Amino acid sequence: MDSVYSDIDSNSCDFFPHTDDEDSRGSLRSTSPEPEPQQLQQKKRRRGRGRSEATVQVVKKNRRLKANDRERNRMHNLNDALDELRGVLPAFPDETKLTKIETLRFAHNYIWALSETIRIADLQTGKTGDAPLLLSAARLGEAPSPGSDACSWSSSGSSSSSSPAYSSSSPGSPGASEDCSYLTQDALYGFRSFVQGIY
DNA sequence: TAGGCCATCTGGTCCT
DNA sequence: AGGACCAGATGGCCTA
Repeated sequence: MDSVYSDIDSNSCDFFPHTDDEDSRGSLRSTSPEPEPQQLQQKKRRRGRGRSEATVQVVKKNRRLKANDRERNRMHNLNDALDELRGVLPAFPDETKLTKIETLRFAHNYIWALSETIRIADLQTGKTGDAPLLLSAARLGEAPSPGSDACSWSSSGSSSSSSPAYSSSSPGSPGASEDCSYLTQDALYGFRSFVQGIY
């Protein structure tokens, strides 16, 4: 993080690279000794009418640094959210971390696959009106942990349903089947291949 | 070495 | 006025 702040310092220098700033800073530094009586009088005259040029530059710089800090925090929050999203997506232990765009697209297709699972199961059980516990939980946002149970999500996609928006070709489903028992580790591989194949 | 990904800085715009 | 959000620019790191 030290480098970050050293960057800030170096960039802040670049941010006011012109003679105005250098002059103002120079004047600020040069004022560290006792100001000349004339300068003192000018300062007194300026008081109440607004800030000196040097002060304006300092205020601007401080504002910029604060804005940079806020922006950094904002991006960190965004990255934290992405990490949380990665955490609920199925992944293999030895798999490299998904990039940001991969995470978003995978999540999109993952949601789509879960929706399809529910829809297909509804077709199978809808007549009775008794949805399986899994589906009820999924509707309540309590879907089982993706990594713990391969059956909690499906790579199956119905040809009649809309496909993930990011798929350049019809998802087809890597082994389309309406049988939920199909959901296995192979399905996980198939779905991941599918998701990664559409980038 | 080129290309991809990322973090950060920056200025503009919109909102409160 | 100040903060949030956004998009462009830039430079560093990593990998094929």
